[in-house]
Amino acid sequence: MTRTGRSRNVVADETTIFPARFRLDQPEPLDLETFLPYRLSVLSNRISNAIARVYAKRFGLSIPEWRLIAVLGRFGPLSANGVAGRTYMDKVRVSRAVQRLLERGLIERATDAADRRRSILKLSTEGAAIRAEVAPLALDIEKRLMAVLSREDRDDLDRILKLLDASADTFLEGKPPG
Amino acid sequence: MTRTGRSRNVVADETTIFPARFRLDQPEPLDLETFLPYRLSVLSNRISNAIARVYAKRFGLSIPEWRLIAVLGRFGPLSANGVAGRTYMDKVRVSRAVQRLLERGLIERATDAADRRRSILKLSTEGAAIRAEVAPLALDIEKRLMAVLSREDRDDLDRILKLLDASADTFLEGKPPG
DNA sequence: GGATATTAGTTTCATATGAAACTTGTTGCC
DNA sequence: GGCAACAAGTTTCATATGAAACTAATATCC
Repeated sequence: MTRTGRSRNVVADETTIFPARFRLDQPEPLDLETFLPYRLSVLSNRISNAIARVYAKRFGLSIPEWRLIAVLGRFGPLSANGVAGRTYMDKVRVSRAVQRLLERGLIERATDAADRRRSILKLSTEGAAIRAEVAPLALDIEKRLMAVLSREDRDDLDRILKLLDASADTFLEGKPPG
Repeated sequence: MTRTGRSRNVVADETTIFPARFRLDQPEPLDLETFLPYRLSVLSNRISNAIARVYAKRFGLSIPEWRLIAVLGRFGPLSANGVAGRTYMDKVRVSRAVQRLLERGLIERATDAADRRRSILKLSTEGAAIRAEVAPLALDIEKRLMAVLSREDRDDLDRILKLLDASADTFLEGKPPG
């Protein structure tokens, strides 16, 4: 910010010499543009919203609803809790998505005979059909996004995200499904 | 998954035999756990929420409020639009965060004399103090997260995220601040 | 066996969100 | 100048969200 002009002071301050991230006094001054959590958040939201727009327009599905469909399609019958675990959605969100999808007939619900608190959720034929139609659209967006990455980049990214996930597990509360 | 019972049907369908990802008819069956947009979303939310908890508890700040403080601290006086551009928040969110922070005296607002529609926002002394206190906490979380990555991993991640941002620019609507 | 703690899922309630309408001010065009 | 198009912010309104309270079923402990 002090850097508007061209002529250099004789004595430059640290800020001038080092990129902000490497200053010593206040070693890391929190610049959103270099702050990983922020960068992830912005990128992630842009992408998620782009995809959400697709299935919202065509099928009137919200993000939680689509996630429920995706995960039921992939992991067969699951309890609401199972869905929550696999999607990181809290149980309230899952409950509401279930209700909506039941009303629309896109999923079916039974009660687990062994534990009658538990529900057993699965896609209906129509739900499966929607999943079969939306999935390629979502995958296409991913594909186009990733097109700028080399094979090696993709492997790196995959590996790095796994490391970050594991790192988050160790000191952020709330572990993955397991 | 279908595997709860004991007696099996004589004729198993493809789903039974092959894991979904390897079916031939539908080559990429959208598995959330390998789907980049989803992985980014989960990781990003976990991290953001962990950080948000810190400043919410200590200072009663919401995410948009903290972002406003962070960006004003880093990029000096900005209009509401300027803030929106730099944070990817829409103008409604910015407007509300501004209102809240004004009430709490954490920012100050003036009118741009050159264009009286525009506001000029900057941190108050108190706002700057809060920023100075929260920033290290946020950075510490980032630091601990990134501790599992080698120097090279970090560079790779930085480079890859930039590529993905650029890729998103080319075919998702809504470009960065500029 | 039965009181107590726990878990699955739902409902309540207060708050957050953003699209669209609106207000105020500026720019462009004649 | 004056009027149409546009931009900055705010407000409205309908919907989304999640913490906490709640209901119902199961597990644990004595």
